[in-house]
Amino acid sequence: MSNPKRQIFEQLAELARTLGHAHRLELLEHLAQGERSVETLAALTGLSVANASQHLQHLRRHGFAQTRRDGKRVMYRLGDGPILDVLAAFRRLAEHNVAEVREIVAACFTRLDSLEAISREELSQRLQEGSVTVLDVRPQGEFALGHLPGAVNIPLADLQQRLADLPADQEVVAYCRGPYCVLSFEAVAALRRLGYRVRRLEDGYPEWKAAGLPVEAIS
Amino acid sequence: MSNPKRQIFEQLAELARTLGHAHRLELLEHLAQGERSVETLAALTGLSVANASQHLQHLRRHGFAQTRRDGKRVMYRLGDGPILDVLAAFRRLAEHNVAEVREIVAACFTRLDSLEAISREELSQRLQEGSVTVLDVRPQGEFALGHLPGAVNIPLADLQQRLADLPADQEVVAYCRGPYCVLSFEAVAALRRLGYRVRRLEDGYPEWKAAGLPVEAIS
DNA sequence: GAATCATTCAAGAGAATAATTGAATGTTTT
DNA sequence: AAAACATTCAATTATTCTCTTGAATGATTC
Repeated sequence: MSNPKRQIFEQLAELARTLGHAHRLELLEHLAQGERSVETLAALTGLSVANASQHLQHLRRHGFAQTRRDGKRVMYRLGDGPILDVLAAFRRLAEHNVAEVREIVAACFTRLDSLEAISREELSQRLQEGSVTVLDVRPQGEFALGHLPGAVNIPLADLQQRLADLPADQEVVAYCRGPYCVLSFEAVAALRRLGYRVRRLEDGYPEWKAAGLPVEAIS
Repeated sequence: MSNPKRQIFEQLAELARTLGHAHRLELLEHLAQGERSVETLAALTGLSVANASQHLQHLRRHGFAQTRRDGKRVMYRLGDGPILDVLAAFRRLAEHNVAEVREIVAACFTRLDSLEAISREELSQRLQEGSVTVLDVRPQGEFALGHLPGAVNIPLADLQQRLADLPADQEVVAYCRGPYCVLSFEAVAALRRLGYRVRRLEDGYPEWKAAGLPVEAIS
């Protein structure tokens, strides 16, 4: 009907199309962890460098990513604006409406555990009380780019060998990359079998940071 | 990386692609007003019936719409699930990140007015006090499908002639289809020039209904 | 049951998108 | 300045979307 409304819908549709490819969503998930070079992102996603570059440029053109030159590398980071809110809204819709997603979530993520997830607000408060140990199970590189204050980094693969780094008498809260990242689910399951009192943080590091809560990062 | 995550991203991408066409977004906006036949929706959007039907089926396949047979018509309505939340998140992102959208919004919607918009919560309370007149400026057909409790329906085109239906001593709150619908903006501007105390409701009817607030509809 | 109506289906042309390849650009290092 | 490196660009092909057209389906009305 009206012209300006049409134009806005056209722009919104372009934004939506930008999210309309699994590779770009996966790239966004990695960008949400922190800054990364094209080469790194290509390796993380298994894409060719040229292909990754094109998808990243697509994301950048529409504000989902920003870049910075660092020597001969180009570092991509998440754009600003409420990007994670959009993704979260999509996830909620998918879990509600798309049977396939519900099944995968039910089969892989054992939502029972998720029911015991601790909220950002609760963890934030308990951090101030000092009554909890925070465990970051992401790979070391992602931890280095930024993590929750005081978190202990034990990548999932090293968990068995480094149990000594976890106090047995305090409750542990594990987190990882965010929704659909299984690392923290597996860590919680493994530690529970060993008798630890352990819960999962809802979502993960990017959402914590996006909520404006304090983080520690390399300067 | 992991298989289930890939599958979920693939599904999310499909959802996003479904929103990735201006015609479908426009159809969704109309569906948010209430149930409509294919023919009506085609007329409202200016699409051919076959084309509208295909887009509508696309929306339905992905849960954005549902259907019901009524005689020889097929009535489409908005699917359930947090669809409007996703659209709202998209709008916020676009207004934040997409220069074109910011410009159009600034030029057409005079966000100054929007600053004086009344929230759903406030209107809800004032409705209970009875201290406000609610004005629905949508066309009669959309009003008939559902509207705010006690609202007066004066389509924008008839506003001049039907001023008598508006009490001059009470504050008026106007609303229309939702974001990017200019009807209520224009009504507010027109009534202000005539000396009425009048504000806009934030968003519009679909958002009010989605928030679980009471509505009146034909039975 | 024949005619009518609203919607859907099926096929095809045209446009847009995605992945691959190899060359080009802009940095750093030698 | 030349070589090495990370990224981007450009061209190509394959695939997927979009819209139109005309026929098919399902339901009502005459």
